[in-house]
Amino acid sequence: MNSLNFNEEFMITVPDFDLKQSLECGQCFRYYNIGPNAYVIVANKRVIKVAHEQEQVIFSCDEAEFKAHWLHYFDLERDYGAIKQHLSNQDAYLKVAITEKQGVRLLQQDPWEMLISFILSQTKQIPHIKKLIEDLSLHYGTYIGHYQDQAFYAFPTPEQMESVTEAELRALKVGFRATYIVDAVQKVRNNLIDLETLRTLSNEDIKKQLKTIKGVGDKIADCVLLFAYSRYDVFPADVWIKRIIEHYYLLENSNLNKIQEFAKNYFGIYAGFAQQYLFYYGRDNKLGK
DNA sequence: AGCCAGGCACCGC
DNA sequence: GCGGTGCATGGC
Repeated sequence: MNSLNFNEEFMITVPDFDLKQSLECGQCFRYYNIGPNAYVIVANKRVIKVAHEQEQVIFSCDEAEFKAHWLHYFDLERDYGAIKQHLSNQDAYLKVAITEKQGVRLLQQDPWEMLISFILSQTKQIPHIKKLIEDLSLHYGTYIGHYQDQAFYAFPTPEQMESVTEAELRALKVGFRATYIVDAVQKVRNNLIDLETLRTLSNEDIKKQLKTIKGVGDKIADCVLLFAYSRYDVFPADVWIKRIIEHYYLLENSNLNKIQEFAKNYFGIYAGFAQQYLFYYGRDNKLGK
């Protein structure tokens, strides 16, 4: 048993950043609230404790580790003030969402973890998605350490999931998503899809490849593009976004294709940021329900 | 109890 | 191409 003590501290002041909002806006799943504005986070095969007190963000690591891993993960070097200004000028609805969710940053996450996590996400609610990802990590991932009697495991790599069977996955209660996960593992392990090569391709080419995986359609592919490949002009369109866009912008009965088209034209190169502000705000306020 | 959840595949037209 | 339906499971 490896006890994590989180004794190190590195503090930083960051504008336009809120820890709770960035974790709970729905883009990531492996966070644990351990107190007011304090979380344990599993990412990059590491576990870290982060707390946000007034203006200070406190990371339980030294400066070198912060700069090597977490600065990038939390996207802390980007000028969100400029992005928010641009989007706020566009319309009043978005401005309200941005004002309430002013501290959201788009995390730089791992493509494989995003792919599997969002395959699991279909017709599930966030608490249950989190649990499925936990169970996958527990069964197939590498043990990292304990903190307060809880064991933390890294998200399993494609190699670690190589021999996973549909029956095993169904025993973990992933349901009909089991065949999708097996297909994703096989395509990545057989090099039919190389997730690192995808980084260098166009949005369209990445999507085309991701959608060859069973159970991956436009929405899940777009989540991987936005949350793992930093494609900020992409606008994942799910049931919440559909409700919000119909409520605010289109009024008429719509469909997901029309919403994609509208978002691309209307929000432009910052569509992905707009999506997160609107999604989080809309879900939090049960807009359109 | 029955409906719905960060979708998608499959089917009919 | 477009809309309808089934899919596992859990929460309300």
